[in-house]
Amino acid sequence: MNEKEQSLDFLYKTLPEILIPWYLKHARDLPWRKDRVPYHVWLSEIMLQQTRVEAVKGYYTRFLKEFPTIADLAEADEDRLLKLWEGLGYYNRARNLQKAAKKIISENNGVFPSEYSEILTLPGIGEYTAGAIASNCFDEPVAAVDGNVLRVISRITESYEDIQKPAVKKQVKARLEAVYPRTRCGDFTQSLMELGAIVCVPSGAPKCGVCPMEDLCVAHRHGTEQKLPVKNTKKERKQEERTVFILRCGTKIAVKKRKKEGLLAGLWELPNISEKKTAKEAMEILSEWGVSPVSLKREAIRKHVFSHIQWNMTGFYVECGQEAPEMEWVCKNELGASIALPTAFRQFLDEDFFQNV
DNA sequence: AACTCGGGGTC
DNA sequence: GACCCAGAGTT
Repeated sequence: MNEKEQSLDFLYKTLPEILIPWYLKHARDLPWRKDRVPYHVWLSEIMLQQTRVEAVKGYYTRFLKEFPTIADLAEADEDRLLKLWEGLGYYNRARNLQKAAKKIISENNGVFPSEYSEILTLPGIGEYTAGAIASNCFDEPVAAVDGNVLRVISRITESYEDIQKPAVKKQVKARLEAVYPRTRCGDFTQSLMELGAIVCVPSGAPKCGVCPMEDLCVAHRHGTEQKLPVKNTKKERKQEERTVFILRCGTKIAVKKRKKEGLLAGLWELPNISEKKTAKEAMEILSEWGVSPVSLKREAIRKHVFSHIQWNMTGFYVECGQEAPEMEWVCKNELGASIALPTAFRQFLDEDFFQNV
């Protein structure tokens, strides 16, 4: 073992004794930390994938209130499920959640599996989430390596490896699992992520002055913590032009259900087509749809940014003479209560619009 | 290994 | 604007 590996070995071995006591003292009071019920921990971990804590809090509480048990989730109506997920994004998380719930009911007698390898087989659960559940709920010495952990480790060890490479994540996981404590496995898992969330933060300067690893962190000793972690280059977002119709017929608004696969799968949408159309072209399209006579009230330009696509939308607000057959015509109440309409479209339903509904 | 899949903070 | 977030599934 060379000098560099000895240093790494020492740093990793030190983590549990320093971070667990720090975590027990500084842990935030979060809704999903009130108990260690696998269903609760599982739900929170799914919601937290690529999603900030503050955004999740409200969704988590609402979701559990409506679906208190795995059986309730398994039996849930999909439209209702998606409505509860509306605005949270990555909607396949919700479908996979229910798929897994059904699997647990049918194949495991409703009992959440207690072993890392079994947990990993559930839809929507990858290595990170399986590790988080296994260590937190079943005290198994399994690491949960997320963006927080990779950032913390890359700084403590001053590693300039690209943390987006799977090999890097794999090695960090193995090294962590070599030093997992015999008890309090969940606290150790949480301590690494908590440090990343509230001290070794992702944006802005890390709060090294209050970090329990301050004296040991190699990046901090070298003043390089702001350069880490290293991530691969970004790819450009595809630009898509769309024309969106905000159609009213009396007090009803036209919506359509999206396809079962792909972007915003299974959610609702305002009628829309690809390409940017002029008002004249747009009115011609509407006559083909059978909503005539039409009266164009106003236009609006809106933009929506997804992870890999940007929609540049032209919206036409139109009063229609009849309800076209190929779509659903719903009232304002339904739009709020039962129709899961993504943010991209909800932008068009501004105050002016609702005053006239 | 590269893509797909949301939405909102933060700088 | 650009980046990032308690990632997973598909190709």
